[in-house]
Amino acid sequence: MTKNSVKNKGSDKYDRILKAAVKVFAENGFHGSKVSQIAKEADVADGTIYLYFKNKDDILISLFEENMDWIINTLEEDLKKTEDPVEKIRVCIRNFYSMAKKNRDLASVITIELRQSTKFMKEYDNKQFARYLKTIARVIEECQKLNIARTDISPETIARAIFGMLDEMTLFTVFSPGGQRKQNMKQIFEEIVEFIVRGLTYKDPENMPPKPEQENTEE
Amino acid sequence: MTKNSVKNKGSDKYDRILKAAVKVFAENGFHGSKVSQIAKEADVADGTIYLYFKNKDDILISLFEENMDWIINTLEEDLKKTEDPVEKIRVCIRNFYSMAKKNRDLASVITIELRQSTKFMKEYDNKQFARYLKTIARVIEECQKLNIARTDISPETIARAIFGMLDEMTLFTVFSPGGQRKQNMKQIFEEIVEFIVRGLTYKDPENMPPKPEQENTEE
Amino acid sequence: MTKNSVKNKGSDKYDRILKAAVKVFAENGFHGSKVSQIAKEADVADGTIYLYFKNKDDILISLFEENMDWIINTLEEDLKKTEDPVEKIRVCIRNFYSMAKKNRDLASVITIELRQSTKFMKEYDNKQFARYLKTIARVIEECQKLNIARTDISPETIARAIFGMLDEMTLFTVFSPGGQRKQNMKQIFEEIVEFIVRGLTYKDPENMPPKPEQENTEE
Amino acid sequence: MTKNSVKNKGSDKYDRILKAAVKVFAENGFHGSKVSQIAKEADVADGTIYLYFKNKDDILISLFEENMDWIINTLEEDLKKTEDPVEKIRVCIRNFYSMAKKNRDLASVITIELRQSTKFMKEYDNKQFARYLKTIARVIEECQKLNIARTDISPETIARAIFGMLDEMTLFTVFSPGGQRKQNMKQIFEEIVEFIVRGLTYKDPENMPPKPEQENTEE
DNA sequence: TATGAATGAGTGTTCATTCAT
DNA sequence: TATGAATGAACACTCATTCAT
Repeated sequence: MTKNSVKNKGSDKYDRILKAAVKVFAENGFHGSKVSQIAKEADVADGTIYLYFKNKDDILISLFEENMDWIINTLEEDLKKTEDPVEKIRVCIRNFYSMAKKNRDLASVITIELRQSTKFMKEYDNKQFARYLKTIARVIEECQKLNIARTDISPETIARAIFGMLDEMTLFTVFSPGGQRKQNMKQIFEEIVEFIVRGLTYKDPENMPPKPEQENTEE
Repeated sequence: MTKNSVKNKGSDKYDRILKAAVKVFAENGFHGSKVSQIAKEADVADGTIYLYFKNKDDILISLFEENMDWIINTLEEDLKKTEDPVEKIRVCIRNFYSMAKKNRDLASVITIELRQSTKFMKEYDNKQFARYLKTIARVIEECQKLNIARTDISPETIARAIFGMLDEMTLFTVFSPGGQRKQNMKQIFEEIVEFIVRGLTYKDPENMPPKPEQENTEE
Repeated sequence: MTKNSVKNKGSDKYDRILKAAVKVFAENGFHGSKVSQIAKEADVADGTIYLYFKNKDDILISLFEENMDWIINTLEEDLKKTEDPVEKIRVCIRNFYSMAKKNRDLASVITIELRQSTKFMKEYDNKQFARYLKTIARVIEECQKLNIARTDISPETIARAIFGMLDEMTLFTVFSPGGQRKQNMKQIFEEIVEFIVRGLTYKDPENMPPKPEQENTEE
Repeated sequence: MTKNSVKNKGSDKYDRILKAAVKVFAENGFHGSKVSQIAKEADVADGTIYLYFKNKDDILISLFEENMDWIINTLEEDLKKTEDPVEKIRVCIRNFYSMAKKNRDLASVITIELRQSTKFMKEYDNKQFARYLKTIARVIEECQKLNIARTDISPETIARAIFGMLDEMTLFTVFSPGGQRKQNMKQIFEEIVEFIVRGLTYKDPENMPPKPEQENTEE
């Protein structure tokens, strides 16, 4: 992102290949994709790919690292825009939704392919993903410190649980077979926002969901 | 010899192959597994597998169908044991945990491989999974009808969100690289139980988490 | 044909398998046919076939031997019915046509599969086929001895050439893709009859083609 | 390097593979031949074959098309060399013999394998073969128009019958088990030439067989 | 750097044949 | 004799990767 000095990161072809890979992987899955397809989509020769990536696995890893970098940066930018700790929780979720909506192929790859390969779970350490979770965990932690959020769950566990929900909701909304639910994707994520916030926070008036009168109907 | 001794679902070899497949898939992933490995593990000839399954995909699908059937049945049994609607939510979660703990290989395959293959997400309708979600959704719905749970989220969305969490927590606890967290797996799931219950229910005293004084000790 | 004492030749199942094989081979070719298909068609178990035949090749060989036996016997019967040496040539050809018409599957197998397998041309001596050719050759030889037929070609060569024509005409008429020519199959064979007879014999008035006046109409 | 150097019909490897295939198919038959054998014979890698041919069937089809093209062209060249219509018939036969003699492997493949595969008889239209027959038929037709040949058989039927004879004679002479007859192959074909010519033509003095005194006894 | 023809190891699947019953 | 489940050798084809240009 910054230097683009290291060998060929940031080069035109490097980016084109990665972009092509996102598309091809999203369409066919990692194992269903051929390196030659990616080459064709990127409009480079097959062999050229091996000038920029060690092997097919490396394309997926790089794709993931590069994009997680961007996702995390975006999330951190968004988090700076508000001071409200609870609102920050909402920001995390909406940011994920926003990313998934803008770039379905990318969401698809991260959601589906990431989990798959044994390589990823065993050999590849996946520090970027840890960093992403840490960012969310810090938001939770802040709430806990301010006595706004429950402290009986570790922030890491919550962060992971939230990611699990978002991940699944993305599958649910973005990749539902008939695509029928795509229209209410935003609404579903908003529902999830409140589900999570409520699960986490105390019942301070300020953390109440938008329509307090609804809550008055509670028994 | 008798009825379902040959070429049947209940056949000895059918079961052995499926059991072997769970193990081999869990270890190597679907694409990393060779049919001959499964045959060897099941102690049958390669060709024998094709007497019981159409192809490699069919092994995975059958494995999934057979086990989901068992999982759903177990869950429904467990749900009958309590009348308390909120407790039923807890039962859903603990049941999942229980299954994952007892059969890590199976949990691994369901959690990791299910999501992967294009076949599964696009061609394979996966009615069993829908049935599983429906069972959870019905529990939520019951809570909503009794005015115990929030009605501003659809039961289906919640069921899916819960599944996402459980799925991710399983990866988190069962397959964490160092396996360091395995000991507190139960504890983590219990934390998730309360997170979910709290996110769903109204703050009635009776629905309060078991030890309210704990909350006073926080921070 | 006579004894049916030898082990199992002539047994019900032996015949059923052979009959089934003719049908299955005709439909799918030798290599395209599965032993299990033949078993099914013959309504016996796969393993039963190996009680009557050494292997798949042996089915084809037996099929050929048995049927050639019948074909040759029929031909010899037919030849006895006439004294006229030239008419005997016609009988050979019409007999072939008759067989092909009555039993297209058999004709198909003899015509197509016989030629194919290296096994047949190299290892399998094919004495029956030699006997069939010999029968025809003897007819030619007789004509030559009576000074009716040209003597500048060996009877064996002529027999083989005639068989080649008949074989090809069978393919032409019986298995022509659209099957369009099936109706004039008889006519085509009659044309061939005269072509052959004329090629062989001296132009005695009695061997002239049926309608000499037709020739006058030629330009 | 230049135009048709790579992945083209005229490419070095394309030709080598086809040449190798002729040899391997001739030796083992289509079904008895392994793609890897062809690759080895052509001195290319197994995979290379699939850069030039769609599959194993395609090798056989291509082999046939390419060579029929050459055979037909050669035949047409030869036919131009004479004006005599009857001599043209002889040219057709001698051309076939010549080809079979020069390239026994090719003759073997065309003669034996062509007939075999269901693919060839049913799916593969085989326009080249039709073109070959048509060329012969046109020669016959010309004779008929000039009132030299009998008109009571269609040129197509005759062409096919001639092909059948030549095909069978090739098997007879080129592939006879002991190979004993190879020496008189030429003689046998010459005998066939006269058999055919005589079967077709009228008794013009110029078309008389070698021994005129015999012919004087005719009619 | 860039190319893309060439490579060849690797594997799902078939099916003739066997053999315990 | 008869069965048909079990066997396992065999093979066409794919595709990630390389390397001469």
